[in-house]
Amino acid sequence: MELLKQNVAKHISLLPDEMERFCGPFILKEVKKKQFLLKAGEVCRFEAFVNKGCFKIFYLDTKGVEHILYFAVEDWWIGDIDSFTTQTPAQLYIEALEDSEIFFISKKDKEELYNNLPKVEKLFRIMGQKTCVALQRRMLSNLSKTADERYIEFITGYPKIAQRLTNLQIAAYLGISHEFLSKIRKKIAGK
Amino acid sequence: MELLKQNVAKHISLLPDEMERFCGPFILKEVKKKQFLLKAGEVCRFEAFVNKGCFKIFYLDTKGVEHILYFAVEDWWIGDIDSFTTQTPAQLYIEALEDSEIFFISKKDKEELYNNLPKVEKLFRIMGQKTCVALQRRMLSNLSKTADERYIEFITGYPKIAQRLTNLQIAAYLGISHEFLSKIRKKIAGK
DNA sequence: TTCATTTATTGAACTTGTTCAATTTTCCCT
DNA sequence: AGGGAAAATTGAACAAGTTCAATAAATGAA
Repeated sequence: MELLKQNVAKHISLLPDEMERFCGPFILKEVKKKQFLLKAGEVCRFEAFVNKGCFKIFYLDTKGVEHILYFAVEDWWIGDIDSFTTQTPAQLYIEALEDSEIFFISKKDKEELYNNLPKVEKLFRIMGQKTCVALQRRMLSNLSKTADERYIEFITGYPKIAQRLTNLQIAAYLGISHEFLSKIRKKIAGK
Repeated sequence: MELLKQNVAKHISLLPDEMERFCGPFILKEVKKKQFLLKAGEVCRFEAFVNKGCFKIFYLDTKGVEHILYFAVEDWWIGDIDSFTTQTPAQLYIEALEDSEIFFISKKDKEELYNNLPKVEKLFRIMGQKTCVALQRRMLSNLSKTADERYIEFITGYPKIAQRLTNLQIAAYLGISHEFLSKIRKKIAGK
């Protein structure tokens, strides 16, 4: 559980005893490639920390087109915060893109952590702030930049993640067709 | 400070004494129309609760085009969470669209609240979650819907706010030119 | 290794949204 | 109430991105 502990320590400082109590309710799970952790319509009763592997968190629109909200690799958290907090049916899918390992925590156990270990409130308050910042930046990037610029921003900002993804997946994240992404790549390569 | 107290009570329950201690550091400020609370380049040293009026929180891109991240009316919070938490120069502007009233709290006072009143961690943890949910929904809406659909979604989802805004502002929020918004409105009207 | 499936590329026609410029309408301001 | 500025509308030409269809390349399972 070293990676999880390091992740927590980035945001708050816990005593050794507190860290053990924090880690207690997390369960290691293996998730095979193409396996779903969540499908739209289900209620999300968990959150998880990615210890190994890669996931996509996406939305299927009314025409069946996939739109990727984010990719989660090692050291990222996954879950549908909307469904999880309100316990209503999810609109999102979470699918493993590689054979992966996660530390899984149930809604119930997470609530107990909040009650028993007050610093956990601070931890998730800070993590929530960082998520907001990331979403805001992505929103502004989508509002103000062309597809070419967003593609370059993505592959230079997250080169290691980009390498692990197909262009279909990157296009679904950037909000463009994969054919158009292919043309962008050609244009860039010719420079 | 009734509106602020009601807003807090929506998320957590505080004893009367705690509520008073929470409200203590907030200062009522009047903000005239067209006045800026924050400009890009400045460090955001405050957060505020809108008691009356309306604000736009926006980004100016490299070409000088304005992109609106959100509008804040009565019962909303404002601030640049990115600049505020990291104390680095803001990329955002916050400008009053009407004569307004806010309850203002400094970075320093907010940190003291976190230390002296542990429930405040929970309050802002929950508010952060809701902000994430809203940003996620907007992101997915922008990825999956046409400008027409987003316009209808906005004016039906926030009819009271929409009434108070110009079409220039709505276009800058939807991520389209105001000329195109004008054409969308014409098309819709002719139904 | 092979065969089937998925992914990537390309071109042509099309749709969505932009830009620029001109005109009209609305809104302030004193 | 009048005049000036900002906002809204409209049209025409243009650019960005999509769709469809066909082909090539890469991947993966038996």
